[in-house]
Amino acid sequence: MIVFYQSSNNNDMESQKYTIKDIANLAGVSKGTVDRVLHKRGKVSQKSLAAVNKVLDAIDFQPNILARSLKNSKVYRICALLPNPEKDIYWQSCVEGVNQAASEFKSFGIHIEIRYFNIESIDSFEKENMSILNQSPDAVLLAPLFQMQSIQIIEMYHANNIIVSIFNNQIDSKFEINYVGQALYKSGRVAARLMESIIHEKKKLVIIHIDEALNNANHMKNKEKGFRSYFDELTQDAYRITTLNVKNSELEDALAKYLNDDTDVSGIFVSTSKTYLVANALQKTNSNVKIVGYDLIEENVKHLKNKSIDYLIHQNPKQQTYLSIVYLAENFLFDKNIPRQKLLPIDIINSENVDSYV
Amino acid sequence: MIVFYQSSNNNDMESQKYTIKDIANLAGVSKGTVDRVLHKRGKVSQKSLAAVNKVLDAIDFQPNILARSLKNSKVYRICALLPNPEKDIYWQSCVEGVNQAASEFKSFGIHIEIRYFNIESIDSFEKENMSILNQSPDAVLLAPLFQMQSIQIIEMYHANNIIVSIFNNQIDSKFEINYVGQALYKSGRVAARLMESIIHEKKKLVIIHIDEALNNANHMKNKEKGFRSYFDELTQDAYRITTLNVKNSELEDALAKYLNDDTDVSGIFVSTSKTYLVANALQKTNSNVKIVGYDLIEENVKHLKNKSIDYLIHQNPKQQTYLSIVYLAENFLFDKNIPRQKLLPIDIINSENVDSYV
DNA sequence: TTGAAAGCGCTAACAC
DNA sequence: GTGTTAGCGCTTTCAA
Repeated sequence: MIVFYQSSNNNDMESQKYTIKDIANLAGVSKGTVDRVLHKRGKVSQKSLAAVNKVLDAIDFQPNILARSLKNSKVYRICALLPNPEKDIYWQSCVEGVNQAASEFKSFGIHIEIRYFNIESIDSFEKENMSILNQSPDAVLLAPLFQMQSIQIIEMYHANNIIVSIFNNQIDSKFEINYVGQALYKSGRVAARLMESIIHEKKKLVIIHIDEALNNANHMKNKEKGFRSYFDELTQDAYRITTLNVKNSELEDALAKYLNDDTDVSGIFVSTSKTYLVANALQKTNSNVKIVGYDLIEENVKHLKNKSIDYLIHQNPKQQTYLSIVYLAENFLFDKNIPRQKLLPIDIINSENVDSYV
Repeated sequence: MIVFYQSSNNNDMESQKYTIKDIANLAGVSKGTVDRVLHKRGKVSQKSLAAVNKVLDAIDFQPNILARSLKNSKVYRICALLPNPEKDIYWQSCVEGVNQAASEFKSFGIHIEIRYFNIESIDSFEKENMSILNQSPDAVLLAPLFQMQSIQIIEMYHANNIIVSIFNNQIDSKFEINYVGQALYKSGRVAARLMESIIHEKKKLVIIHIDEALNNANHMKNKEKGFRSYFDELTQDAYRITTLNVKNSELEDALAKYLNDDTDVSGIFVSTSKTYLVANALQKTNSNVKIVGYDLIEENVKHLKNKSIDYLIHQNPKQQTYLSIVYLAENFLFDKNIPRQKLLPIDIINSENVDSYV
C-alpha cells in the first residue's frame, strides 16, 4: 500500500476563496462599500468604485450563497393545489413529488402544504383557491385543469404578490412564473411512431378519448393531432384512423361493437391514463389489437407486463411536481432563476424498462 | 379584481420555526447544552438532558442547515477523471454533466476539476490517478474502465481518506461510496423486447459487439445476456440469435459477408454507441434489417431520425456524472446521505422523442 | 457539567 | 459617501 504525503499547500489560485472582507481589504475600503458596489445600492464615490472594481476584475469572486441566505432567514410557505387522487389515482404521483421536495427542503425553512380539489367540481377548485389566497403563502403550485377559472385565479394571486407555478397543462395566462409538463402534440407523435413500428398488415387505427368531458379536452386533442400528423406525413403507407369519444361506463360495449363492425382494426391509441380500461375490454374480445397509451398507474403496468398493452408513454407526474417545487424553493433560498417552461422528456415504456422508472 | 386582506397572524404551529436558542430558553439551559444533547457530544447532566428532550419532543425542531454549513465554511475539492472525449465522443456528455454540476455548486464553495485519461491506455489511467492522489482532493469521481487498476487505485484513495464515487460501470470494489449507472442486463432485455415488437417474420437476429478489446467486455456481455434471456423465455417463438465480435475497421466487410451468407437476418442489436457504424454499413446493402443500439451521439441520432436505426437505448451519461457530483456536493454541504447505488431509468428513444432528451 | 462568547460571510441599519 | 456594527443559527472554544 502506497501512501502519498499531503502536499503542504493546496491554495492554488483556483481554490482560493475570497470574501467581501478580503475585497474590502484589497481595495482599501470597508465591507459596506464593497456591498454597495456589488449590488449597486447606495452612493459610492468614483474613487471607491474604481478601487473595488479593480479588485473584482482581478479575482473570481463568488459570494457565499449560504451566508446570504442565512441572513435572510425566513420561513417560505408554498401551497400545492392538486387534483384529489381519490377521484383519479393518476394524481397520486403528483402528491409524492411534492412530498419528496417538501422533505428535502424542510430544514431549509421551506414549508409546504398540499391541498386538494375535486376534478369533477369547478366549485371546489375555486373554493380551495380562495382559501389559499386568504392564507397568502409565498408561492402556489397549481394544476390548472379548468382553464378559464385558472386564468382568473392566477391573476388574483399575481395581484397579491403570490408567485404561481403550474404543471400538467399549459393555459393562456401570462402571470405564472413557470410551467412544467410534457409536449402533448409531440407525445402523440411518439405514440404514432411506436404504433407504426408494431403494426404491419392491416393499417386501420383507432384513437380513443375516455371521459373527455371530465378531463381536459385540449390536452387530448393535442395528443390526437400529434398522432395524426405523424401518419399524415408518411408518404408510402395509407393508414385509416378513426377517433372514438366514449364515456368510461360505455367503453366496453362501444368498443366491442366497433371492433365487431370493423374487424380490420389493428391498433388503438388511448389518450389518457385509463388505457387499462381498453385493455380490459379487449381481453374479452380475444383479438390481437395493439395498444399504446399513457401513464404508469398500477393497472396499466399490469397489462404492460403481460403484454396486453404494448407501450405506455410516461408523463412523469411525480417529476413534474417535484421539479416545480424545487424551482420555487431554490429561487427563494438561493435566488436561482426559474425557467419559464420546462418540458420533460417523453419516456417510452415497455414491459422490460418499466421497473427502472418506479 | 378582488383583493384579500392578509390575515394578521400566520404563525400557526406548522410554520413556526424553532432555533436552538428557543430550545435553550424553553428548557432553561444554554445553547451549548442543547447542542451537546442534539449531537450527543460532551457531558450533560441527567437533569439537563431530560429538560432538553422534553422540549425536543414537544416541538418539531429542524436545525437550520444553512447556518451549520456556513459555520463549516471550507472549499471542497472534487476531481473528476473521465475518458477523453477526443477518443470517443460518447464521453462528451459526461464532461457536460460534470460542468453543469460544477457551475451550480461553484458559489457554495465546491471546486471541481476535470481530468482526462486515454481509454486505450491503462498507463494514462494510472498516471492521472497518481497525480490526483497527490493533490489529495476531498473526493474523486471515476469511470473505472480498467477493472483491476481501478480497484487498486480506489483502495489507495480510501487509505488517504479521499471519497470515491464511480459511474458508467460497476466493479468489484468495496471502497467506493456510490455508483451511478444503468442496469446492463436489464437494458439488454429492453432491447430484446423492442426487437421482438418490430420483427415479424424471419426470426433471425444478430448481436454485434464492436471493438470489444478496447471497451469493457463485461459491459457488453451483460447486455448480450439480457438480450438472450428475454428471447429464451419466449415459449411460442423460436428465434435464432448469433453473436458477432468485430473490430471497427473490419465491420463493413464482415457484416456484408455475413448478411450475404445468411439472407434471413431481420434484426441487429448493437451493444455499443458505435451503432451508427452498423447503420452505415447496412445502407450499402440495401436491406431492410432492423437495428436497435445504444446512445444518443450525433451520428446515431441522424440515423434514428431517418429511420435507418429503429431504437436507441439512452444510457444517460450526462445525468450519470451530474448526479454523482450532486451527491458528493450535497453530502459535503448539507450532510445528505449518498445512496450506495443509483440505477438510472433505461430510456427508450425513437425518432420522435429523441429531441425531448437533448 | 455548563454558560458565555466568538465567528462563519453576508446584509442592513445607523452614525458620522 | 463611508465605515462600523449587529445579527441570521449554528458550532466550537474557553473559562468557570
